[in-house]
Amino acid sequence: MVEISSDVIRGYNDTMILFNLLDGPSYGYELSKQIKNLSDGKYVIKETTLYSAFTRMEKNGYIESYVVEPGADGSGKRRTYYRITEEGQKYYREKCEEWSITKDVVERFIRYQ
Amino acid sequence: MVEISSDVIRGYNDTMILFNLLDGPSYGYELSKQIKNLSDGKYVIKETTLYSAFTRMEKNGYIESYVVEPGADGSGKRRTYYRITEEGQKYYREKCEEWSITKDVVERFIRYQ
DNA sequence: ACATTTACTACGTCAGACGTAGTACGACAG
DNA sequence: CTGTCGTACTACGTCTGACGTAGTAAATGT
Repeated sequence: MVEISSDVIRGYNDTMILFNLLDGPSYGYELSKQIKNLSDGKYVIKETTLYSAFTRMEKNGYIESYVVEPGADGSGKRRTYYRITEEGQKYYREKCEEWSITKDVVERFIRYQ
Repeated sequence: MVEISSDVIRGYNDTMILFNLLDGPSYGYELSKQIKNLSDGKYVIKETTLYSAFTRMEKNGYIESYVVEPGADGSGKRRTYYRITEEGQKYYREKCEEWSITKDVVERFIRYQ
């Protein structure tokens, strides 16, 4: 049986980032805007949270980074891009499963008025 | 606009406890069993998490405690009961609203396969 | 030319979850 | 009548992830 973890958004920031990387590599600034847009501005990830998530996830093997120098693709500034790995995709799928269980559990403790 | 917080279960442990207190006062051991049962064993709150939540919530004015001596109600052991306050009910309702938003936001980053 | 946006890095703090441990009493079985 | 299990906690310490503050520096807009 899947055990739900104790953290949700705290544990779902990584999932949100990985979701955006499923469609191709991206970098900090772009990801933060994607997350903001996809949530209609309801969730704005803090820069420090985002960049520390990168470090953690790269250490865990969920993402890989590579640097793109300015001019190389018409962009203005040197950027660090992140690409999701096989491990990262596996982790993402697990988190999706965990989410559906977590959601159902929390829902039982919610009394909508 | 309601801003979603950064913690969910981490921020919903208190909500789960308060939910169980809506129907009347309870105490640690009983609450932990209620949470376990209501979640079909999928979520088992740790004792330390539970008791530190009590301390925090009493400090915040969401709950009030009173001691029931053994024998007074046929129970075996001295227990500390917790009762939800008006403030606690307000907080619970806010958390329920926040949850529905949080859930919708997270859902946008979940790709069920 | 100056402000703003882009694209980060460094450092420190804090709250909440949780591991480990210990206490102590009651119930119950052998 | 004794040892084990269940009940009902308290104390203390650690860890993680979020996030505040700050700073750098180049590109871009006005």
